[in-house]
Amino acid sequence: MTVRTRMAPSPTGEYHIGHIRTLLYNYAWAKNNKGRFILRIEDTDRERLVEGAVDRILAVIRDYGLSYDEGPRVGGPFAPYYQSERLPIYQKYAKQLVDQGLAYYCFCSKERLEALRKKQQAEGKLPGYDRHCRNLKPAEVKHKFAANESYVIRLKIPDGEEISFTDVVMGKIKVNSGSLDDQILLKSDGFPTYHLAVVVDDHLMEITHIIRGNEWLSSTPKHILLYRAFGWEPPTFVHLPVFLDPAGEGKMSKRRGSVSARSFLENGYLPEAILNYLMLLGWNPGNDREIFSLEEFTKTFDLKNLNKANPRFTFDKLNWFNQQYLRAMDYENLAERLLKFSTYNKGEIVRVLPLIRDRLITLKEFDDQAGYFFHPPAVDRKSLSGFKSADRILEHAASVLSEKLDGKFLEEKAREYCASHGLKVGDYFMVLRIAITGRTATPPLGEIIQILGEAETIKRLKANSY
RNA sequence: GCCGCCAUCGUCUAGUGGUCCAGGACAUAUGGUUCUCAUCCAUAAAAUCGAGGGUUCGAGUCCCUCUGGCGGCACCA
Repeated sequence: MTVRTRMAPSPTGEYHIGHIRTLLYNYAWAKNNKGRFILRIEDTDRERLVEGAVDRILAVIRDYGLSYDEGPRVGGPFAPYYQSERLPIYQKYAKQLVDQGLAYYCFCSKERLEALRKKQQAEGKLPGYDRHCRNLKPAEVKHKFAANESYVIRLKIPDGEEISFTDVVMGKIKVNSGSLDDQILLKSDGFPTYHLAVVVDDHLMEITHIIRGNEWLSSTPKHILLYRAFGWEPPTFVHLPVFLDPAGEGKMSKRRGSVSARSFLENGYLPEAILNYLMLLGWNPGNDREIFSLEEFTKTFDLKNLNKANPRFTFDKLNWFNQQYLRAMDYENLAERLLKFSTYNKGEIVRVLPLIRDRLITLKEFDDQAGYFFHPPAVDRKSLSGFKSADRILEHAASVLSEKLDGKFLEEKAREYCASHGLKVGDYFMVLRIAITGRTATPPLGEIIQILGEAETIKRLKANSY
């Protein structure tokens, strides 16, 4: 059987970094098995629908270097891939369950439900639907239909039954049906709830593996019941642990900082580095290897090596991965990526990159670290005057360099000068460094002056002497 | 509150009854290289395997209890 996995985003806001991880695993598992990876848009909540969200989700998936075999734009044999375009399908299946006596029409108003919930809370009972409409007589139902009362369709949850299923990651899960509510399947606006839509679509689209976040684990028994009601074989469930925020205090969320997939890109992280970090958060190859390209990952990825515990998402390791990928990049390609983050042009960037690349953690830092190559720095006079004979050092260096603009030559002369004047070589160069770059930490000066050229170097030395 | 899940260095993790006085990576510290920073190299510190009971000749690995953490309990997904 062909392996078919899916990712089903809701266009209700920004795509989360955790979603990228789930998508990555779905993608990898499909590829690993020479299967198909499907993208389906779950836009059944009209109230939370956000304009343009689908476009942004598709764009960010592409920007991470990921793709899907079937879904929006590309189509596929099970189109449409937007749930909002599949309404008649869900309605048909919901009615089928009603006809079979496995689901029922419920005419309870939102107000009644609200009041019920309040009452239950006040009484200290666990909130839940009281099955008010579960046993309406056919005549009553007919009457309410005739009166045009709005309704939903609810699933009849059996009493006192143990529902169990095996999750690839979590193992055998058992739940008593008593802890489940008579779930709404079809909303009063004719749209399905997640539970109905996901089961129907996963079945119709022949999904073999549901790889999703752990937050879905507790609603899986409802889905199992639905599969059973329809007489369908459930797919394999794979519930991934959730990412905890850097402090480890809870699920990563918007409230706890920037977690949108887009924001990482905007902060100068390379998609391949982020992906690599994500691969290893909750999965391991069974050995000590850490660097994986997307393609290598799809070959190695195995559901067996998934972790159960919720990992903490932190930046230290991500930064390290980003550096590794940055250093592995050639200057031309890196310059291309830098364009979005820099005010300088590609030629300028490529020229200084050999000195800067290995010192970058993210793309964002380039301009800050390389600015002095392109314009004279603002030099704080006080930082220079802290050094003994700063102006004489500058004068000396200027005369040496106008003789010959060469790092080795400068160093030779600097050592001689320092030896005869009782100065430290380190101080000598620090004075030059500050005068030329305005910074105390830079690449080797000998290489910087080669790029700046004689005229500019001497100019900066003179500009900062008395 | 109820239901469910999880638990190895600060962090991500390896570890599926003996080869583990627990291995790797990140982060940290120290030293070396160096005109500074970064890189690179070396070294160090870092987990009585959440706690307590079992089972076993032998437990990080199996069982139970507790504790802690996380997730879920909508006409949201």
